[in-house]
Amino acid sequence: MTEKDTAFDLQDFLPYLLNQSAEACGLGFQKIYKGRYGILRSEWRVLFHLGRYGSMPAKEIVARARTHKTKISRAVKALEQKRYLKRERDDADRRLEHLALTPAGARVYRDLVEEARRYDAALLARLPPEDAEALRRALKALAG
Amino acid sequence: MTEKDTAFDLQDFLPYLLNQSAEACGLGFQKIYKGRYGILRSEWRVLFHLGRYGSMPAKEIVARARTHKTKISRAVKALEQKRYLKRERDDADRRLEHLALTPAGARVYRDLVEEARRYDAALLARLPPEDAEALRRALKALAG
DNA sequence: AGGTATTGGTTGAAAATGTAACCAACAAGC
DNA sequence: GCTTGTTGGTTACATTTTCAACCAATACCT
Repeated sequence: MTEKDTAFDLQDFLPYLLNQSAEACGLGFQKIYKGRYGILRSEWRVLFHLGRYGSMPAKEIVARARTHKTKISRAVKALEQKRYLKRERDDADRRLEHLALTPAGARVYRDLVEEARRYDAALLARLPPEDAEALRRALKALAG
Repeated sequence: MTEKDTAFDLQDFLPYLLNQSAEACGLGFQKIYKGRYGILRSEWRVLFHLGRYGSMPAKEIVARARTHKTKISRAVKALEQKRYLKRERDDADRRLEHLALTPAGARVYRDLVEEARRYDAALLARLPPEDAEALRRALKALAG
């Protein structure tokens, strides 16, 4: 079989590139929340959604974060055990539980948002501004 | 505590965006190699490196793909069991084993590279060309 | 030569993820 | 009412990933 005109390099394969940079960027921030509060990425996400948008049922976090409900379920349990969130049954529909951060959880949220801002800025500083702009657009388009 | 002037949205947090789009893009291609050959992402990577760059020891795949050696070790074992690669001890340094694709493995490689090209093209088609260019640059800078 | 350190690679246990089955509460149809 | 279907959420099990310990071969040092 003959080689194609343009050899296919992994460095040009978008899913690979995305994965590599997502991992590289994610790891640095993970060190912060994991090292400081011993929480997982899924827990950080739940924490963030509740901190940013206020109390909501788990199903809404599932929809917003586009992750599987088991992941959320376990993250919620873990955060509850760490006393960062509390659940409250809805009286009208007793299947629903409204999740909300405790004061301790809110403090963690605020601290991590601070860090996230800093971290994000540091990442962006590595790019020319017009690339940063295009990057955001492209990622949103690809995230579908 | 007062709100910051600019509310921090997850959609603006680069690690989150990267992760979301990496997952979205990765999943589509995963269906192909997993569905067609029953291989994992780590196995596809090993397969790719060997198919693209020829025989090499595991440690070099580790270095190139920037993954942990246990992951590679297990991927190699799985590919060997599927008869897609064979190992050969180096006579000079008997710790090393040179990995190479079997003819069957090479066929899988060629098929998947075909698919990868197509898949990549389809992804890029969703972006304006100048964004695609900037995206690649940015991702490479961030993967650093 | 001998002793120690390093390297290439494997293995086992613990942690995390994905898949599917499950349960209770509600909704819809009759 | 009763049956069926759906929804919100959890649990159990298999698959993957991670972490640390491990082993054998080589390199280094005296």
